[in-house]
Amino acid sequence: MIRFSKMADYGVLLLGHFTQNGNALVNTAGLAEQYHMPRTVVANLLKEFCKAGLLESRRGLHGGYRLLRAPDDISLLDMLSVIDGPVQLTDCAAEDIIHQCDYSDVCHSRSPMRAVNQRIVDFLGQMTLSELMNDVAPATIAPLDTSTSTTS
Amino acid sequence: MIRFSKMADYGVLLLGHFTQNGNALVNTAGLAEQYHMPRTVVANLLKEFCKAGLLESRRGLHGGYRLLRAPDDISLLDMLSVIDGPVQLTDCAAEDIIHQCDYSDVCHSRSPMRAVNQRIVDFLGQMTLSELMNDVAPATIAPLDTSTSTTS
DNA sequence: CCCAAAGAGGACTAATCCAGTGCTCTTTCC
DNA sequence: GGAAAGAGCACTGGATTAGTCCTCTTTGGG
Repeated sequence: MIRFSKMADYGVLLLGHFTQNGNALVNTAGLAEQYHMPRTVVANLLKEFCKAGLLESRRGLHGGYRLLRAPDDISLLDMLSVIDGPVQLTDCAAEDIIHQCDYSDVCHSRSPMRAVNQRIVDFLGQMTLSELMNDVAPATIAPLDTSTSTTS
Repeated sequence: MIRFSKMADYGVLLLGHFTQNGNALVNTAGLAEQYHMPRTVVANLLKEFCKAGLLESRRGLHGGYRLLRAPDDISLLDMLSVIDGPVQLTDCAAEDIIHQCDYSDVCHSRSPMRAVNQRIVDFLGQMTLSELMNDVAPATIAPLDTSTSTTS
């Protein structure tokens, strides 16, 4: 199964919280409780977002975290990159073009694969945190006809 | 790092080989040698593709595998699904709408996330094996327009 | 008609990765 | 000065993944 990491899920959820919270400082323990996540996990994630410049922190008594950038200036790609690292679906999708994978002599798909990767990166980069919080009734998207092309 | 599995890489490479090989039967040992992959790994992959109806096999002496469907009738999604399973970036992207993740009570991103997932699934479903072997630029992924329901 | 070449199928193992833990240190406010 | 909060590690247990091994079946050729 191709999946974001669980940490990324948590991260999106947590950042989502901050969009609804104005400028108030929010602390780890409270988030952990409200979202029933292990406190240490929340602490680690927020720390990372902080390092990456998505959140700012205030230490000491009554400290906590808050958004450093506007919710529509934070992309899904930003969030994922912090936690799961770069989107690099194959080795040859690496940003440094010099990198050659072990199969470059027999592989004819390098540039199409890079393009596929780039399309997905672009897409994730366009998707903002505000849009992600814009939930609609699940029913509108629900009719997933399982159209996996023409499979068997 | 968000990545396809190594097995998926191998799989694409191997299926790619079949597009250049007309209807001739190709055997495991030859592929393993040509692509310097472990023979057993190649065997496992081809077996899976066969089960999934992308390849057909011929047993016995001078046996081997060949494509069962045309290269432009096999999507990247088809190949990935066989090896890495479904593209399901988050739990809530599962096809069965009933499924509720542990965080559904505090999550406001379910339907946008499902939409993101669907866009990517659609995109991978449009990308064919032939395109992967020819250096053709794939279509872009349309951004989610949250106001209009353009969803598939 | 028997043997070797090929795929089918499954169980197993080793290594890597990831989620989650535990500690100690620093900062800040009261 | 002490308690509440974040910072920064290093560690562990379990799951996942890559790769292996063995036995069975099918098929064609001598």
